[in-house]
Amino acid sequence: MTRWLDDRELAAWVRLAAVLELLPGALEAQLRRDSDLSHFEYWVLAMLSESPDRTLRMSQLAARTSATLPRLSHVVQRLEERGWVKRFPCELDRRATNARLTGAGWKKVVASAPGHVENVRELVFDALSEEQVEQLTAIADRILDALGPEAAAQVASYERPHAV
Amino acid sequence: MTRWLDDRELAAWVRLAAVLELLPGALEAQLRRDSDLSHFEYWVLAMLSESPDRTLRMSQLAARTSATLPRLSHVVQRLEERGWVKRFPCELDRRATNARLTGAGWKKVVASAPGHVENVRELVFDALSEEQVEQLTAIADRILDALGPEAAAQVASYERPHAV
DNA sequence: GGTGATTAGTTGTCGTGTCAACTATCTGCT
DNA sequence: AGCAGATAGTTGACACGACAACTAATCACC
Repeated sequence: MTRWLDDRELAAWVRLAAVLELLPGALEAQLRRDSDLSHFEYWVLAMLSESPDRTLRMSQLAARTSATLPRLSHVVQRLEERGWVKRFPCELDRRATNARLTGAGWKKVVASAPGHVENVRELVFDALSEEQVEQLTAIADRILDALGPEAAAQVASYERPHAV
Repeated sequence: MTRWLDDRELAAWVRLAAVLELLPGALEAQLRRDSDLSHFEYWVLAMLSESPDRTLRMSQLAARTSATLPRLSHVVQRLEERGWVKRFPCELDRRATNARLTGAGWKKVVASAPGHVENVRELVFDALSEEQVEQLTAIADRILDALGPEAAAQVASYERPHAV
């Protein structure tokens, strides 16, 4: 009773699977080489840099980066040790922790962003036509819907960004 | 001088990044839950199951799964311990190692495939129109080209498959 | 035909993510 | 008020992938 994939679907799937396997590694490699950051660490710094007061609660930061709280906690700990982020308890809810980008952290983001954007451009957008960019947006939206409300919500929460 | 992303590109990028982050985890979760396999382990078994004599040299298997040889070596070791794969030296080139799917390994693939395909269908293809499937194929091809010859070669090596 | 270079694969170490357990705080109900 | 349960976050143990070092076999060439 299995609905197997037909030839066209299979062709698409093989290519998508390859992109899923290889593109993250390529993004990772550039950031690691040029900025000594993982892709995830970069996103964390970037999200903070765009937030009011460059500050966000851990749980909000986790939602915006699609990460679990334990993962984020470990990563922020390392970023704090490197002097780019500072954590401090929230006044209003003393269970909560705020994470704020330091001056050095801001400089780090500013220094890292151009190379990263250039890489994204080379690997993705330079090869695509304008129509394909629109198609990609629509396709990714459909997949995110299928992945569930959290996935869609994450994108929605990021509708007014200032940098990648 | 940085060529920043414009609004449309940014919209596409945010969504693609979210898919890259979330889709692998979702595929992983279903296989882990229903078959106690990682996505990568599944691919290894699936590639072997489609090969002549259900046998492949380690280096060929690595190429077909976009993996490094050390990674594959570790994974095949575990699969061997679980009784699904057997390794034996190649007669023609005694540096080389062959990996062959066992009877139990074949049964494992047959048992795991329907659930996995169903999951891929639900998460990706059920949400897409026929045109979008074609568009996705073209877009992924462009990105794979940008990722370099190895990426494109991997897909090319998989042009006549029998199952996902 | 032997020596240097290359190729195939394995092993060990380290960084990072996941999961489960735990602490601390807050909320709701009686 | 006081206690049950939910929520925010941290911590520690374990699993997996990346990378480097290593062994073994083959090729190339004088």
